[in-house]
Amino acid sequence: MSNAAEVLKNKKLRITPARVHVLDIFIREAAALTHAEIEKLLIDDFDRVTLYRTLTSFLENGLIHKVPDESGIQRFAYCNHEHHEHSGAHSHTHVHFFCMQCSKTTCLDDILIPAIKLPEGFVQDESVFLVKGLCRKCSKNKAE
Amino acid sequence: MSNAAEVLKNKKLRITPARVHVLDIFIREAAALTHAEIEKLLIDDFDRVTLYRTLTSFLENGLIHKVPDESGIQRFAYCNHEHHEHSGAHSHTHVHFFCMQCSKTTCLDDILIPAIKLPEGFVQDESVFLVKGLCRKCSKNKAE
DNA sequence: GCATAAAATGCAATTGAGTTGCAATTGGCT
DNA sequence: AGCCAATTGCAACTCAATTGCATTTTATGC
Ligand SMILES: [Mn+2]
Ligand SMILES: [Mn+2]
Ligand SMILES: [Zn+2]
Ligand SMILES: [Zn+2]
Repeated sequence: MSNAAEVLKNKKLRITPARVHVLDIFIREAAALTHAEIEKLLIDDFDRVTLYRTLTSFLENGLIHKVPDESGIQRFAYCNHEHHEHSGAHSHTHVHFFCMQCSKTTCLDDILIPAIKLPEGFVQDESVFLVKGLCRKCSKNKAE
Repeated sequence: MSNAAEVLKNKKLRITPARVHVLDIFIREAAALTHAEIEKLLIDDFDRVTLYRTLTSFLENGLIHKVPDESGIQRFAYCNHEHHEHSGAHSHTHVHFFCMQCSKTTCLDDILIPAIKLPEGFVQDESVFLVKGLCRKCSKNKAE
């Protein structure tokens, strides 16, 4: 049984070809992906709607999380639990990075969103922090 | 000459009914607005495309700035220069706040986005910080 | 292995945000 | 008033995402 199938089983999700393939892609790719990007990476083609519903199901079951995207389209990344094992509950409060050169968005799982002081009366819940700039690869290429 | 018309003149933008009305709305409302919200607030109705082009023109001329929105639709707010007068150049690096109760998004012009330490090799440019929670009004109502 | 019920999928149609080309209108000038 | 460039309105289009419904597939118990 594949790694992806294993993960699905643990979450009590039915193991279907679409789910296994999509989850495989998420685990393999390090970056945050859009619907269209996943569609291109899929060998077999499933209906677009199936992919949308697969993403919704993964989201609801905590297998992936939403990643901020300025262009207005949905972007998702695999929930990497390795980075949070000590705390038990998995948190999604890490910073995300968008590379203006290669357009890849990555989870900076180790960089937590800093707390800030809000004006009197405001009550803080979650927050979203997206940093734009050059990723490691692209800043290296530029330096050469 | 209205306040809005004055602002347009200073920016060397042609003073048209559409622009005056839209800019009026931005100045009057404190919150960040979407295309659809502005359309509802307009008394006279202009073509949707005109409104899109008005927003683009305001954006290019620094009258408004983009505001992060999790739902994926464009949101804009008036550039409040009062808060940055000392520095001369206007910066857009303030934190934005989304109220989960009333769904209003506001600029926290005084709260600047904190600097963070990125992993080795990453080069930082702009960033986006959206805090979710309860606004002053809604947290007060809840307390009663 | 096979029947069964529930869950997942495919397909067609629809919504909603945003864009583009082009002809008609209007605003800022002299 | 009259000119020209900028702005507007309209129609058509793209692209992401959603919904209803009929069909297929999965997990489970026999
Ligand atoms: Mn996560
Ligand atoms: Mn601003
Ligand atoms: Zn890059
Ligand atoms: Zn509120």
